[in-house]
Amino acid sequence: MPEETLPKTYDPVGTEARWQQAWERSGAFHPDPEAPGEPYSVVIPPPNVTGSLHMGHAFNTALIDTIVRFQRLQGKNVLCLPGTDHASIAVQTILEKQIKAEGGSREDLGRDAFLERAWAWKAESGGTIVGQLRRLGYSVDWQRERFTLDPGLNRAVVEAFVRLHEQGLIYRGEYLVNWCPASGSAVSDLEVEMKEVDGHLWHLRYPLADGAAGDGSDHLVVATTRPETLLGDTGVAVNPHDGRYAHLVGRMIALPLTGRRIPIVADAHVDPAFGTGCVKVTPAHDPNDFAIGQRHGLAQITVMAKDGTMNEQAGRFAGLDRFEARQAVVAAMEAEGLLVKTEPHRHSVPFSDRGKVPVEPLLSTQWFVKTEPLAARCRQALERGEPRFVPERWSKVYRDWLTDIRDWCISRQLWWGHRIPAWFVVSETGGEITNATPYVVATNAAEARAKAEARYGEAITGRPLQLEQDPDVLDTWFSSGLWPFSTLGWPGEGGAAGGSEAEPADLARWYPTSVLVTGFDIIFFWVARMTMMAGAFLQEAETPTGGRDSWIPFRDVYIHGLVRDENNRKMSKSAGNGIDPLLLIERYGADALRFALVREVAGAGQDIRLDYDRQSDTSATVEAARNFATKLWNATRFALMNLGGETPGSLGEPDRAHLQLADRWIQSRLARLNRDTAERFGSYALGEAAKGLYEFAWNEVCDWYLELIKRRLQDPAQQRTARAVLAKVLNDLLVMLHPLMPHLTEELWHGLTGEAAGTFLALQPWPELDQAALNESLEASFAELIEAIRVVRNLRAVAGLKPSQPAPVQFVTNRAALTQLLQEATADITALTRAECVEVLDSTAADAARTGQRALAGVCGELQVLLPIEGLVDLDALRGRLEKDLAKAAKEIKGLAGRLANPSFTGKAPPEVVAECRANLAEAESQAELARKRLADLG
RNA sequence: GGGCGAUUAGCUCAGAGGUAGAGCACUACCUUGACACGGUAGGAGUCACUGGUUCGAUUCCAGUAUCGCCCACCA
Repeated sequence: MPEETLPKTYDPVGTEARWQQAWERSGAFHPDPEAPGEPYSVVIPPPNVTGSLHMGHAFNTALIDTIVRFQRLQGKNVLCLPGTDHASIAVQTILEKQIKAEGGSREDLGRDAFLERAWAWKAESGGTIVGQLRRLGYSVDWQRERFTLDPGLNRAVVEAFVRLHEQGLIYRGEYLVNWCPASGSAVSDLEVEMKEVDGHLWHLRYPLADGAAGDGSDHLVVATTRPETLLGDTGVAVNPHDGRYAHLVGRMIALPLTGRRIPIVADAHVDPAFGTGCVKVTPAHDPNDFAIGQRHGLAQITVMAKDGTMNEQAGRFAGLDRFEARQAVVAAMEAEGLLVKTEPHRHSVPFSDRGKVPVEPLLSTQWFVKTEPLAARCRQALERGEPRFVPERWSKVYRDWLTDIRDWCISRQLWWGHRIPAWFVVSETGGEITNATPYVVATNAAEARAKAEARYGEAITGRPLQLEQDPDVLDTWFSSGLWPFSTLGWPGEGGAAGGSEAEPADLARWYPTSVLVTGFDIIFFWVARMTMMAGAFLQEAETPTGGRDSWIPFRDVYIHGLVRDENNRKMSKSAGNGIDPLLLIERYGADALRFALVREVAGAGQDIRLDYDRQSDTSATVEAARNFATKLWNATRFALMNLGGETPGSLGEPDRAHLQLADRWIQSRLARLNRDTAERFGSYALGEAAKGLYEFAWNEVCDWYLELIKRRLQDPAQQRTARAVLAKVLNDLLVMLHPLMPHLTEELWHGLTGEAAGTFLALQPWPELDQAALNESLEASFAELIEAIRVVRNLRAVAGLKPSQPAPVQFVTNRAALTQLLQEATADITALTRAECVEVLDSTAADAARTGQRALAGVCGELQVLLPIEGLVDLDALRGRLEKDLAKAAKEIKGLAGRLANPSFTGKAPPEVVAECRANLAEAESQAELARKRLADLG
């Protein structure tokens, strides 16, 4: 045994850190755009700088890194670009909460101090996240790390805003938006989550204004879940075909509590079957009412302030919180005898994702992106199959969302984010920003001033020019939407004013990216926004000859599932059921965690469930992966102890003339694995790839091949061939496993090959496929041999032989090929079954030899296995085994014979299936016959 | 109200038109110089239900049920 050997178990923590540092220091993952090799690029979904990473990030990372490491082994020029997202509203919410806890407010702090604090937060949280990504062994280019709020990306955001505005795709206007009173900002439709809430349906009496109608009725009853909006009602609507109210359409209502006269209108939106069939219309506080109001020219009266309290339009209710006002209005109506009834009512209420409070539809002046033209381009691209979704079904989700899309409100009344590049000419409106204030959009203040000067300058208007930048910032997803090209250098040095000529090298080389890997939960938020943005800015680069073949920012979109907890619940911060990836990394190693996560992945993008014990912070799933790492470690350790200091390189190709059955078998299996694994990695079947490698390594290499060559490795006359095959198998296995378990394989590969520390497995080529080694019939024969050995072992176990006790083994078969196989493998069988001796006989020879002899006997296929020993064996157990064999054969015979007896089967089924069926029947019959005979012998 | 997924061994999940597999857990034996984070052998499933297509379905189709997710303006 060599002096130098590995410890018995693998300690991942130190090893992983060592390789992470080595990779990064060497610039192994810092690609040169000019380098040869087909470009392959991935921009990672930038985690929000809202704290630390959760298991979902670890999962996403494991998938992406597996893919890019595989592509690197394929010789591609791979860029994997990391970064983080400023997460405007999420971060601001966290900070405001902190500040509030300290007894202050952001207004007290002021914008500059607040932003300073936000940047400090970013530094800390971003640092934590980047540290965690490193600990996973992410093979990204840290030199190209980006942050959505860094100066380069800010240039891209400003450029994008300016260009969209020039194209008429950004506009400003007063519309009903989703207002989040908690964050004091507008939010987009996507940031609103509908929640089922137990509320009430209040039936309120609305008197007619000008006396009773012809039929004597003097009022209508409306049903509402939001009585407080009564104060802003400007109409009542009924269905035009509702006979009950037809005669009242056009009459006026005297709105209670306000004395306002409002009309009764007929609108098809009203469902006569719901409630009373009468709907109060509050255009300034409800999207449907807004639409009804538009159709009938109703006034819009806003009765609520931005903080969720009632405003001066609410009269005596002014100043009340909206929920207090609800109760107060109901009470007032009741006092006036106008509350008809109150019913419990379960309904959906829009909540703000971040603020966790109900959003308020509110009329507000905001910036919007006109989405339909952008969406149309994306839909057209999708018709051409771009991008390709994996699994395909998500393309439908994506397309449906791009159809009937609504405009995107992009302005946020926040501070942390990209400031909107619009300057108001406040000198035109008395120093105030109002809805009437003209504005200019420009890339910077100087340009804005120049533009404004030309239109509103003193020379023209006679007033001194006064500009003020819009205080609002952009929706985070506006900058995230540019991520696949802003990170690659778009729009280049030129910017809007300069008119960029040359594309940045990274953009030219790596755009469009190869694949986007992300969860389905952000298809709308992110994927669709990226394609829409790309459609606005990258189309001009599309050229029929040369250039890029598509403006769509990614060729493939691989959508994966969510990681769920041990109870199959979605992990979330609020539910407190997250599992800290670092805890598992510390315990089992990053490779084990990665392998466990990837191995769980099914082809269809299903959610995965991670097994976890919260008492002990252990996970059986990850532990199994760690055990696999240890198994690989020990297999390599065994190899190092037996290669006599040689390496795969020094041993070279094994001498074909000396290859034994086991060698040819493992080489065939290896070639098959190579082919299948490359195919699986290449088609995002990562879980299958992982399982295939696991089974090969454990069940074929460790369980059989290593056991089979142990004797030869000790024999100087035979060891060279066995060493060469072993070294090659292990080497290739480590390369193929590298995308999944990068650190362990890097470590073991260096041990095996003796390569210098500065040479990396990560940058090696994928093993060449040895097509000639593939041998299906040999694999089939070998499977028979394995089966024969299993039967011997089983017999020994059933008969209660001690593992250490040698026993003679006889095989009986009349098939020449099988006879030859068993004879060739006699030494192997001897070693693996503790055989005293191994004989292969035909049935006549066996009958002759067996006279009067009691033997342990079993059958497998057409092979009889005999252990002719006398003495203390458990005959009952043996009888049981044979009876089981017999029952199994009988059942098979019944099924097969039944099928063959059916003329439509023999007539219509493919001939080869019928033939196979006949062969199986024959085999089962002979097996049954053998079993019966042996049973009879036992007496 | 639409759409999508899931339903297979105790648990977590693969799978393929020809009568079921893995990991973990379980049982028995084994500290045999790679590995007890291990080895050998073993037990365990009418593949949710009902129809249909087919010579044959757990695998394809339709419907049902249960669970989960997404979208949607019924006040």
